[in-house]
Amino acid sequence: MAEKKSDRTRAAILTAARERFGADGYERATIRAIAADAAIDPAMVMRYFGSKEKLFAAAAEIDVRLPDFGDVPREQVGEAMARHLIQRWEADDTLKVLLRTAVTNEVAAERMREVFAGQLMPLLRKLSVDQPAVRAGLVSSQALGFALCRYILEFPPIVGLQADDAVAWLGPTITRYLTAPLPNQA
Amino acid sequence: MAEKKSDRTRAAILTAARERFGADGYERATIRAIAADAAIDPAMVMRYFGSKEKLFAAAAEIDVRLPDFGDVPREQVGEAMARHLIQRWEADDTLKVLLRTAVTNEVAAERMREVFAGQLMPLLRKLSVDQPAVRAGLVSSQALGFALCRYILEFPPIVGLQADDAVAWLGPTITRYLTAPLPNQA
DNA sequence: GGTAAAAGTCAACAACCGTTGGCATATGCT
DNA sequence: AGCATATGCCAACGGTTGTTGACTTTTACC
Repeated sequence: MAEKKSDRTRAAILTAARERFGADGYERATIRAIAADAAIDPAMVMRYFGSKEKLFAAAAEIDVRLPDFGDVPREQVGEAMARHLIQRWEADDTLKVLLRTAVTNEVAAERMREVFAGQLMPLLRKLSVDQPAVRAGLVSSQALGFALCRYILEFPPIVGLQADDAVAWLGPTITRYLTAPLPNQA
Repeated sequence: MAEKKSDRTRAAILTAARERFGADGYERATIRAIAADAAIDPAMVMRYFGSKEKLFAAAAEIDVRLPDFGDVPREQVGEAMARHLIQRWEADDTLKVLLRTAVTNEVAAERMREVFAGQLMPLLRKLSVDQPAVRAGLVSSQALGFALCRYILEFPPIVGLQADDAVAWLGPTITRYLTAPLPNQA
């Protein structure tokens, strides 16, 4: 019996939590509402996760799962990265949860910075570009800005963009951030 | 007596509100805290602005004040726009208020879309580019993403960027979004 | 100076929140 | 079967929030 009863409710709580956190943000997503979605008692959420903060931490556990793009030609890394990120954003709600919350919650913002420093920067190092920190920051700024406009603020022209067109627009931008010479010396 | 007493307290409330909304977001910024900052009674905030929602609407009144860039050569519009936006973001807290709130508050998100449709798109129309909607959306995605990383999430490499370097990085991206041919036909 | 209106103060309300402890029920093991 | 334990429900607590109404003080005008 690999799947205990408690595992299923635990998973149900997590699913409901991700939906609520993703739709409403940290403050407006109430434990009571999450529990109602999962069809259990609010007290159960506390028993399983200890506190709202810890529940959020569990719901925002995230792995961007960036491939290492080792076999992609240098000039197409931007496109590949853009395509991967769009797929990743649309696969589940986790990234939406994190972005929605990071804007008003310092813990979530720190988590976001960890993802940045722990997953994107190492990749750029492997691609052996110079100044990986600044370049990773610029790539993030475009990737997060696009996600913000498309999935959170829902600007109509960006929402309406086909995934392929989005990749065609964002790819060269990212590639330039990865390869262009620095604007000036230090 | 051009300056009545009530005008001063009204202004004090607005200033405190912008600070709190900008720092904490809509939900966590309490009327009591705003009133305390303005050194008045919470009930006064209600008398002056009616409700928390209306207070926010007043605090988020915004004009991006984009010049029309009529005399700027086509290839430098991106730089000029980037420079203007950075200055605008650092001039006061209004944009921070709006972005922090728009992520979790539908009213604020709609306001953001209004700024986009009412101030940025008309400018692109004047510059007579084709497909102004998509291009304006892309410019927004980069501009907002950069602001997000620099002023809200505070990614260290982006925070550390000199304004001039930021302009040098963002300018060409924006210019490309304004001038590059569309990736494909409709 | 007296008076009506504006500006400000105070206390309280109703609602909602996260969280807790006690109690019932179901489960799984021997 | 019998019992220990895990799982679940219920009611309530303490605290915070937006908001309101009555009351007092200051201001501005004749």
